[in-house]
Parts: sequence; C-alpha cells; structure tokens
Amino acid sequence: MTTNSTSQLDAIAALEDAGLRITEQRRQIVAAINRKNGGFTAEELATELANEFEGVGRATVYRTLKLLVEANVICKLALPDGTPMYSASRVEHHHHSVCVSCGAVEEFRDATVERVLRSLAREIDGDIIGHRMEFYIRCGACRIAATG
Amino acid sequence: MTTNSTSQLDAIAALEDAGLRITEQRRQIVAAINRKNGGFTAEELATELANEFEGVGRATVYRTLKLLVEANVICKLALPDGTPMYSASRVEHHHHSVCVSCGAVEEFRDATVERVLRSLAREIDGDIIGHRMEFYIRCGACRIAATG
DNA sequence: CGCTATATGATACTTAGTATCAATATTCTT
DNA sequence: AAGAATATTGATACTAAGTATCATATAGCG
Repeated sequence: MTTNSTSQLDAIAALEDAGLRITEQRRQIVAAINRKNGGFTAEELATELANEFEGVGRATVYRTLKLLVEANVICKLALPDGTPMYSASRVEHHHHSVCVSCGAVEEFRDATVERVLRSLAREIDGDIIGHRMEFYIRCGACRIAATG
Repeated sequence: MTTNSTSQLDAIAALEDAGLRITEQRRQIVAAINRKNGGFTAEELATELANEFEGVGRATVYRTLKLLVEANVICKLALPDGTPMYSASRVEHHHHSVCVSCGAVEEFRDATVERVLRSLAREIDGDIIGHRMEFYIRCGACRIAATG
C-alpha cells in the first residue's frame, strides 16, 4: 500500500503549490496525519506532537490544519454534536461516514449524491456555494463487537 | 400566519411531553426563538435574554437549547467553518440551506435526498445512525443586493 | 552566504459549551 | 392550598477549539 507515502508527497506538494514554506514542523504534522487511519482531533494531534523531540506548538498545529483543509489535503468534518474531526483526504470530491462508536472515517463518492445536488440547485432560490454531508454509522466491526 | 404561535405551543408541549417543567425561563427562551426568522447563535440568544427584565442565565440558555434540539423543536446546524447555528424547526424531517451572506435559514424536504440515503445504506458497511446535510447558498435577495 | 519575508511558539484571549452546587421554583400529593 | 420531593436556575469556574499578538527563529531566494 503506497497510499500513505503518496498522500504525504501530495500534502507537501500542495503546500509548495500554495507558495508556502516547507518547515520541519509542517513535515512532522503531515507525517503524523499520515500515520492516522480514521479521524482525529486537532488537540489529539497537538498533544501527540508536543511530546516528541523538537515538538510542534499548539498554535502551529491549528494553523497548519487550517492550511491543509484549504489545500484539500485533509477534511474537517463534524460529529453529530458538532465536535470537529479531521480526516486525511484521499479522493477528489467526496463525503464521509463516521463511525460514532470507534471514530473510523470512510470516504465515498456517490453519483446519486451529485444528482441530488443538481436537482436541489434548481429548487433553491439562490446560488449553491457549497454543502456539507456526513453520515453517522455504526461500522461493521463495531456491530460485531457489540453483538458478540 | 399562525406559524409562530403554533410553533411556540408545540415547543412548550414538547418539553411537557418529555416530562420537563415549564419554567418562566423556558417560556422566555421559546418566545425569543419564535421572534427569530433565520438562524441564530446560542450566545446571541443568551445576550438578548440577559438584558431583559428578570433575564435568563447563560447556562440556562445553553441547557434549554440542548433540550429543544433533543425534542426536535429546533435544529443545530453548522456553517462551513463549523460555527454552530440554531434554527427553529417547522417541518418534520428536513435539511437546511444557510445563506452565508445574510444567515437566512430555509428548510426543505426532498424526496431525492431520502432516496440517496436509502441507496447509501446499501453501500455502507454498517448501520446508518444519522446524517447531517447542509447547503451553503447565497440567497436570491443577497445576490440582487450584490449585483445592484 | 546573507537577507527578508514567512513561520513559529508562548501567552493571552475568544467562543461554545459543560460541571458544580447552593438557592429557588415547579409540580405532585394530599 | 400547603408542603414535600424533585427539577431547575444561575454564578462561577472549567474545558475544548480556535485565533491574535508579537518577539524570535528559519526557509529559501538571489
């Protein structure tokens, strides 16, 4: 699986493309994100990176997350109660399902979703600028764990 | 238009149905919400009610908003950056469009949306517990204002 | 290599919301 | 209608998520 290293290169490239500097801190943040599998919180990441050798400051973590969201390298999503979660972004345009039990995040594209968006564009009085769509699930693994 | 008085009665009834007490503060909060047209923030509501005669405490405002969300009397939605917004709920199950320019919130039901949800339920490995869907728009009025 | 703009980090602040707990008010019971 | 039992309130203090400030450090261009 080369997904991680590819994503990492993309993330750094995206920052460069935006005319931003590649610092040791940003490298560390990108590396830490690539080590993640599901979603993660900003504070979690900050705590993690604060403890390492030549750690990264909390403010820098937040600043960099914002840059990465703007660069479409990661996504910022929300739990049902609005708690923010971040997740590495692998697919071009997509939506997410979040397991409310284990926090696993899956990305998916769905043609039907895009069709709805177009149909709604006609119904809504105004221009659609963007949207947010998240599915809250209990994933297969968690269902089995709960049943067993 | 009897929408407001009807909603207000529903809100109080919903609290009663949940076995909760009808206090002067809760009445005031419900009344203030019914005076709103678009979306509003918790802090906005708290400030508003803090200044009135026999005002309502900030903690009570937050507590009551939570109860009203649970009772489906109001909805908690999120702006693109995640900033929470509340909005009185008039339709049974619906989604929202938020004008990022003026903050107006519209509710809508769409059969297509429900169809997508069912189609996704089959694709996703796990049980769909809930979802969130918001459209960010520039409403007709704001478009005209910007153009003119 | 040196300069300059960019980035960092410590600190303090803001916003959104929750926890605590004594004082108070509602509703039930009679 | 009074009193008891229980829910609610509000002041305060706290957490979580994020932003502003600004002196110091460093990337990367020339």
